Amino acid sequence: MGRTPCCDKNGLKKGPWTPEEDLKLTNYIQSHGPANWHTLPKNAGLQRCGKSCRLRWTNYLRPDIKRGRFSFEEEETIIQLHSILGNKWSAIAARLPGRTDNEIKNYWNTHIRKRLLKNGIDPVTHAPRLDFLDLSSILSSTLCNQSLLNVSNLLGTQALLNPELLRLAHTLLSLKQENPEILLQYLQQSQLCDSQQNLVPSQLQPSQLQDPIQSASTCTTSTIPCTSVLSQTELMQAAGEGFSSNMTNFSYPNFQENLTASTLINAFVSQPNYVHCSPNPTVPLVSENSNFQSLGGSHNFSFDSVRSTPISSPTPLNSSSTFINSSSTDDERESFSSLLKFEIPESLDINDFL
DNA sequence: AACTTTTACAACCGCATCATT
DNA sequence: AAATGATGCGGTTGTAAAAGT
Repeated sequence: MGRTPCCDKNGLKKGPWTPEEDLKLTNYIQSHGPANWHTLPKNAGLQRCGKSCRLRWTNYLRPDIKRGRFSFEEEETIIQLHSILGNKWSAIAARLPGRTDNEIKNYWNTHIRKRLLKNGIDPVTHAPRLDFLDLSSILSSTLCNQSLLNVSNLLGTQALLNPELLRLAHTLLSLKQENPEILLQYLQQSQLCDSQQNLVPSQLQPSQLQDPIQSASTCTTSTIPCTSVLSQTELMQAAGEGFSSNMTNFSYPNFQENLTASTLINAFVSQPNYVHCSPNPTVPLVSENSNFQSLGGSHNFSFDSVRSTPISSPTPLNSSSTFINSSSTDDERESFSSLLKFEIPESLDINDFL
């Protein structure tokens, strides 16, 4: 079945394409179509292998390729799709008209990946990663300024998209109320240990953290998904392609079984971009697309947990309105993320989510 | 201004898959 | 069924440009 690479043949040019070569290739394909890459270079008068010609055409010369910076919506779409599909660049590219898999792959590796890492998100699993953050500075700041962790403030400034994180917020809040010394002790230990992952004080058991839903209504500040870059249908479709091989990528730690202080704190402090914003604070918190179901594990997989990717766009992909124009910088995007938040109405029963 | 380092991206390579013989 | 060829895909590399010293 094996075959020798076509580029091994002698006399074939490699490396960057010249304008003349581009012109030859473009002219040939425009008059003959992009068929039979094997014979194309010879017919077009190019000293290139067919593979090289195909790549040049599909990644650069194709007339329908959209050049230039990725828009905010495109970037969000990539992140969301990557959380579902993984490194299936061609599948991702299929949902981004005008963008090639190579371009998306490069953009991921040079921009998005770094930004996720910077924000404490594992670019592979899309889960929070404690070891990517300077946890000590965050925690010390919190401890210095307040006697106890102010969960409400955290929720307000680092708004949460993920219902699972909302659950975490609730749990942490409950812990704060019921066992403040334990929480404080853990925070202090975490500070000392400087962002080492999986550090969990022995006295802090999951049973202590799992809790009491009755105080949930006291948690009145948060964010919840209200819009999405991709429609649920689109994501479902994408999920269908990636589910089998990437199921583990979807889930945050199983909170029912594996809830630890580490994951709690981790989720809290490393979610600066898990923001779902609405330009209109009065927008109902639970959209019709929201689907807060049991979070117990993959069997009870909720689609919104899949959608819980960093910084979701306030506008749908196909929306004619653009919330942030494509020239926005990374910094602008990040600062934007922290600007918009809204309150959960008192009447909203958070228990429904949990 | 010169040099070094970092960034961005085009292009290559090897493997997988599918179609054809 | 096996061999071969064509194409697609994802990881990696090479290099020009930009940024930093």
